[in-house]
Amino acid sequence: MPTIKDVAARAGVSTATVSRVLNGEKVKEETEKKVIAAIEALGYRPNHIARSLKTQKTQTIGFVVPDFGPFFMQVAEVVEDILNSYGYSLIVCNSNENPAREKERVRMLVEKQVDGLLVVPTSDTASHLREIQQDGTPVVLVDRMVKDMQVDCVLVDNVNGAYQAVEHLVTLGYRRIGLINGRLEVTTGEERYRGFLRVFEDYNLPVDEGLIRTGDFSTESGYTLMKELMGLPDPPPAVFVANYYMTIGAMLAINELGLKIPTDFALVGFDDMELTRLANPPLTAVVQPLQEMGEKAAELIYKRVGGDNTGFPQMYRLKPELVIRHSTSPFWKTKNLEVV
Amino acid sequence: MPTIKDVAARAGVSTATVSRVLNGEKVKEETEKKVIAAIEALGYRPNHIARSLKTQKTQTIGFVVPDFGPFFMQVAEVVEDILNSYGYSLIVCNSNENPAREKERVRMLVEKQVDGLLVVPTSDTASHLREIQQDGTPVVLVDRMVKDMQVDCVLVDNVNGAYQAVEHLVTLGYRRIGLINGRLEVTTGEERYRGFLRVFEDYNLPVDEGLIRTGDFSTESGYTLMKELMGLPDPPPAVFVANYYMTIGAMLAINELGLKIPTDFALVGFDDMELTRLANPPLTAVVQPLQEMGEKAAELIYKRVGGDNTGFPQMYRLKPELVIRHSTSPFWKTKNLEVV
DNA sequence: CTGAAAGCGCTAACAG
DNA sequence: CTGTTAGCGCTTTCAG
Repeated sequence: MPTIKDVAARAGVSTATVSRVLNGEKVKEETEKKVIAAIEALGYRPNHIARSLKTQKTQTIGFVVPDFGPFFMQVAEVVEDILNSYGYSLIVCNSNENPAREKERVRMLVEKQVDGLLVVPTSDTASHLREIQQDGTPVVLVDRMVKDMQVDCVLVDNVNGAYQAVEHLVTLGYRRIGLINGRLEVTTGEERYRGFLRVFEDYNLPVDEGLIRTGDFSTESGYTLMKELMGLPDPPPAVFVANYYMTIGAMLAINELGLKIPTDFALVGFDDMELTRLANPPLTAVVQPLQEMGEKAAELIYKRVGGDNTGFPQMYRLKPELVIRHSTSPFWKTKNLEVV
Repeated sequence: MPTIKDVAARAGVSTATVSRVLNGEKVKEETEKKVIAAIEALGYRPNHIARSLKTQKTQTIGFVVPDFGPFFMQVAEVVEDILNSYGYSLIVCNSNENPAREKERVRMLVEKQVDGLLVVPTSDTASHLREIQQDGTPVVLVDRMVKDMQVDCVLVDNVNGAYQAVEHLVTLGYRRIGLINGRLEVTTGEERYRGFLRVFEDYNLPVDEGLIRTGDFSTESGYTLMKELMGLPDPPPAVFVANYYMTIGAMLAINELGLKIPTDFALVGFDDMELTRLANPPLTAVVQPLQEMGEKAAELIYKRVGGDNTGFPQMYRLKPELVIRHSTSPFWKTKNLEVV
């Protein structure tokens, strides 16, 4: 591999001059030509490592996600595209929905000297993130927030998303509505729970605590909890599942039990991957703006690593949308006509 | 950030000594203690960039995948785990199933000085990969191979996978079998095509070229091609879809057309994500050993970056498995009882 | 407008 | 067993 020194020698200039043309600084046009010729002749490529050592910048952003599933990978994909277009590269790491492992991954990224960090926190306390931020690495939180930290974040309005879902069910005539939710220590779990409750409040309806289940966002827990709910002496005629993987698990359980939707009961899911549309019947679901989420996150971290701190701490609240398909129908149409 | 110099000063030793304890070389126990104390007191963390500049190693592996979907992300997940356990980190990049973009991503990784490269090639010619390999960066191909290149690779026995699927259909009594396949310039497409044909050969059956469709591995093309097949004057009573995304697309089309599986016709899909099990009915499908694929790829590249070239070029051929579920039933049971 | 020279933080001979 | 020293390849004052 040729170095800047070889280029300088070949062009008959100093390394400083080569460095200048490399960085687009002003040099005499003639000199520039010579340098460029030398670069091409030698097939020279700058050494990023050396550059980083000197400039203390790596042109790299880290992104810690809780899983490599379709939801976060779709946002990662748009983040990567945008960041690439700005000359940055992205390292995506998996925290496995595990705070200890998240800490580990974050540490690794910081040691790799990423210029900025995107993270989907796995718990609501994140002192390690605060420290990193204070040490000068911009951090932006994605999809979830943490307590006690001034930090940029791009979130979805989960209260509103859950609200729409449950309100839809109420409007259809359901009163006894089950909830399968994720951990309450993470924003999305907590907010969706609040959205659920708020509907009952606003409609002045009693909430049956016995119909609420809290899992860990995984397919397995969606499966188990749905079976639990259906195993109740008096199972709810409608269920809202507040996360994608749990929705998959719940459907698995339903299929196994041989229940028919929406005849036997109504289901509202979360997120809109192939599955939701392919299910039988296609699922009514709250869909989140993944594309926009990725865009906002990418643009924001880019701005921050560029030293622009306007609006800090910035908080985006993106709007989810309820897409009504065929897994919900009016209560009176279900077979289950018991009095509520 | 404290440097090795600060540590040396504080411990009253030279930077060389500090470097030695950092790298686990032998030093007097007492000296080691002093150094460690200084490191902890200062909260010192080695600077990877500086180290990389000196050693020409980054402890990083690049992985170029054609998409961020569940199939490749599942292998990426196991690769990351294993590599992390060896002290390496992984940068996953998306080539978007596009050769030009693949080249770009590979170049970026090489410029970032990854120690090794895992790639799922998007076409069967890959001169850029050969160059990189010759320049000394180990390359291992995953899931697909290329022509004219001596290179390690971990592949699935696709001929066999497709064979099992189609043979299953033949055994059930089907003769007119449709194929929805991916691009033939990529190994998986080409091999699955061969597997399909070989069944007809072995069973001495005529193949109807009019029932074969070639798409681009995407959900959209699976959808379009399935509709095309079903729009034929005499649509095939059984179809084998040779890739995950296309399977999704095909099912979407089937649902829209209101066709019933396996009563109206039989379907064998590829890969085994949630969808396959959740579909209605659960899909008979060829399932690939993702876990093993990730393990083999990770261990192999690790071995290579460690300078161990035994067995080069190594080729793994992992065995897929046909999982029979409910989307296929004997031909005589289908409504479509025309003579073949 | 360009060159000389001093590092960025670390490792690896080479000496002692 | 430990210290001295010379870089890795690049950027960036500071002079000229």
